[in-house]
Amino acid sequence: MVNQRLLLLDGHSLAFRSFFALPKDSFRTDQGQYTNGIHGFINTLLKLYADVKPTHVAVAFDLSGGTFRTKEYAAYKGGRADTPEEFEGQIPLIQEVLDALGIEWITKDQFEADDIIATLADRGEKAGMKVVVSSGDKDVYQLVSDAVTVLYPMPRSQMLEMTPDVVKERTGVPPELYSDLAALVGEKADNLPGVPGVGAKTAQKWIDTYGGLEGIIEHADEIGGKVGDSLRENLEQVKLNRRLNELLRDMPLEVDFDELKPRGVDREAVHQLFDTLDFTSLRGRVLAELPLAEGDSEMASESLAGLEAVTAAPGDLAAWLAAHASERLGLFLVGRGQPRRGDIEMIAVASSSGDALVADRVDLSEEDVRAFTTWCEDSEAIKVVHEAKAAWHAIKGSFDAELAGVGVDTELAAYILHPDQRSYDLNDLIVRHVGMVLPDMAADELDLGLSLGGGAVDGPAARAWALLPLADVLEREVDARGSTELLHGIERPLMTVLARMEHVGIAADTAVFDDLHKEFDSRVTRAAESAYAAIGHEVNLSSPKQLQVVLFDELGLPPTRKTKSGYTTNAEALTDLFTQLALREDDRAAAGREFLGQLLEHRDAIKLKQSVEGLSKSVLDDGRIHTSFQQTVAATGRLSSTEPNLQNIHARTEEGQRIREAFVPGDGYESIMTVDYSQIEMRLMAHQSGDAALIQAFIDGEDLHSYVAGRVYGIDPTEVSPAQRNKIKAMSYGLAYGLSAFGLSRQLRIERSEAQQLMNDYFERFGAVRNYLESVVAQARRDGYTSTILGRRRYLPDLTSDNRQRREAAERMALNAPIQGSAADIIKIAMLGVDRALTVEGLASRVLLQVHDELVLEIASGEEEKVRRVVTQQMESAVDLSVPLSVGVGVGPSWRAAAH
DNA sequence: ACTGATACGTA
DNA sequence: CGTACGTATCAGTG
Repeated sequence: MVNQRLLLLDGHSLAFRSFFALPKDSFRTDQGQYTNGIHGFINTLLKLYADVKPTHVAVAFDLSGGTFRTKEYAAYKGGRADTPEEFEGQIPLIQEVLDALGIEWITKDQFEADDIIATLADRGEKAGMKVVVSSGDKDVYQLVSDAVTVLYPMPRSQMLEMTPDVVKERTGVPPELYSDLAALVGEKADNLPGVPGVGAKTAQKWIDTYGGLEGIIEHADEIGGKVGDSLRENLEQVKLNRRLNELLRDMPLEVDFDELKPRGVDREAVHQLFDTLDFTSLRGRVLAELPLAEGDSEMASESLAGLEAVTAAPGDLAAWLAAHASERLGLFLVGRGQPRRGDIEMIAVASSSGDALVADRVDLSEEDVRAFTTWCEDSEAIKVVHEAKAAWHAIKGSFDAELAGVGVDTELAAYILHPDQRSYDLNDLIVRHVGMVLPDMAADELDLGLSLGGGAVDGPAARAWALLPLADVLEREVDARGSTELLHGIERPLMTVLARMEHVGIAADTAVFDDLHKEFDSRVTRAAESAYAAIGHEVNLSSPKQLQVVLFDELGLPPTRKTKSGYTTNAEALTDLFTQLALREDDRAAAGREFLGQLLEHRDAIKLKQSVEGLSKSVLDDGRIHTSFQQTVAATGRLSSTEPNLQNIHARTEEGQRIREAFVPGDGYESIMTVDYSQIEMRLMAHQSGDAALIQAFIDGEDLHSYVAGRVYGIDPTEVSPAQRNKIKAMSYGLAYGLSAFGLSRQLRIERSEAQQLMNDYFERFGAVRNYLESVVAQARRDGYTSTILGRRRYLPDLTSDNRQRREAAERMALNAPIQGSAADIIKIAMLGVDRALTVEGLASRVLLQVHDELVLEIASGEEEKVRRVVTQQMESAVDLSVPLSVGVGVGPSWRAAAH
């Protein structure tokens, strides 16, 4: 056993130290489980692993319940504060982690972790091993010898290495006499009282004089002074202390050293466990720094070892691409990938055989550029790319070429598999699915963000190459789930459609923005000044905190609904307050009304002003606004829009609609067309539920809300009042969001009982809807996920949560996801159909925007009728439901004018 | 410079 | 105590 190193850890002690060292609120899963002790323990383990490089490892844990020590001395380790609530459950999770890491952990009834450690240390030493013990408990000092050292955890994850000399230096006695010292001085943590008046210095002196506790007891009578009396009075306690603090070196333990050899990390188990613990950074470190289990390690080492990356000189890229023609290649770009702002700095390409080439943009010859763009545009040349849309823009911006032939966009594939994540970091995916830990790269370079440029050749090459096995793994998973059509039939081709939409942008009439800005700005100023005048001083009207002081302290208004930090000042609450004040006649009420009115006006005006400002700033030098559509953000399958968000441009108010007047056809185009699905979510509700009455209403082309209201109220649809229709409309939409009677009553400002009655009547008439909604949740709870009509899944683990609030929130998501998600599926199909049809028909008109249930198009001269026909046809026939899909079309000189 | 809270725009 | 988003601002933190 020479040259073997045995690492022994006290699991509870190390975890408990970490628990207090790390801020617990920074380490919490959304399930509410605290993980700071686990996190710290793993950190410590990794540190020890790196320092010790052990051949054998064991982690010992105490068991709850008594030990042989408590039998002898009931108060042993008594008087300790209860385990903090937040520490609960962390020890079993650490044990799960150790299982996943392939590291042995040991408990033994009636014995403490330190006894296990002492016994194993003793056996290890006798077997000729070098032993390292790590524990936060000082008792283990007694184990230190030439072969056994203790690593004592210090603040800031430092480790103090306790050799015999260090023990002597720090305690004044050699390790073998440490227990004697501790017996005299006592150990607070163990509830063992020492001899009163005897501290480390005195004890040390006695030990020096009499050679140890035995000698001291023998000569107890000779020791004079108060401390001598004290010693004699407490002799029994000291003897007891000594018996208790002696660690057992020969406890019965059936452990073979072979079992302590690390079995290697089970990668999948680590991923699963770390997923539930919300550990991210630790994952990569664990996989990189600990030995992998056999099957897993082969893959990783083989992968990285097989890579041969070359830095390209001019001409090399062209030659490389020629040599790898007709191969499926990984493509990794460094640079920027935004619409009209694409810029490549580095190109890395790799083949599955392990050939890779990294070319700096500045080193490309004309021939290289030609070869690269030809390859990019060749739809038969299959590329594997992460964030293909960003790559598309980068290539467009740098070489005016369009990326085609994307076989797999690994980001999209990952999104299909886990739509609830907010981002899909390539490194994480590779670590997770391929088990490779890649060479570092500047963080900025990873996502086609800003590049630091130069240098990091290994990073891009390794990534280009790792994309290939990653794509294989992801595709297999997508396939196994039956989502291949969703990925390759919808999302992947949609990427190109979106890239072009973003690239084209929408023309903006900046004169309109300028006029509106002036107007809104003066409204803001006027409202602010009037508001200040009403209360006699200035205040930041954009600060909810300052507003609360004015409203509830100065003006003495009644408190509104509570928020996390005070009382809400939102428009709804302010309007309520205003209404209350309208009933009062006094001067203070008048001032309050004036302030509230001006505040609401200010809110309104400043929001409009900010909108206009933001949009103005986003107009590029081509006179157009280029949003970015996020294809992998919304958990339901919707798109989202950023920089700027063109999916939330004001539409409801007159003033807001004027902003839409600034969105106009560009040069060479004559009008804007909007086409939107009519009540697509309600139609999906009818289709999915199979409710005969609802389906019939759509087939008959009735006014849906009047029809439903007629049924609910038991009257003829023509007799339904506007108020009744509105209530029913709100409820119909609310149902798809999991609306409760409480919520409905609040929204409609009606009695709870009336809201409940309304819902009862609704479900009475449309029973299939209720059955459907219930079955959706039941199915989701059973399977763990919801599905859209295209099989897009959303996983909702919280459906089985013990926490009512979380569970009910998940239930509402489960109700909504199939409806919202199916609508998203349908318009995505429609977009592909419209795009294809416009091309096939040779039309110059083009889709500019998607706003969830609406497409915005730019219409070329003379194409209006043809486009209207094509788009209507494509959108209405996107899928075949048991109800017709119907669209409304509007055309005009601006987005506003195109409304209908 | 970043983060969380608040408020508010859209479907 | 109705889903899905993005953005602006403030206020606290580093």
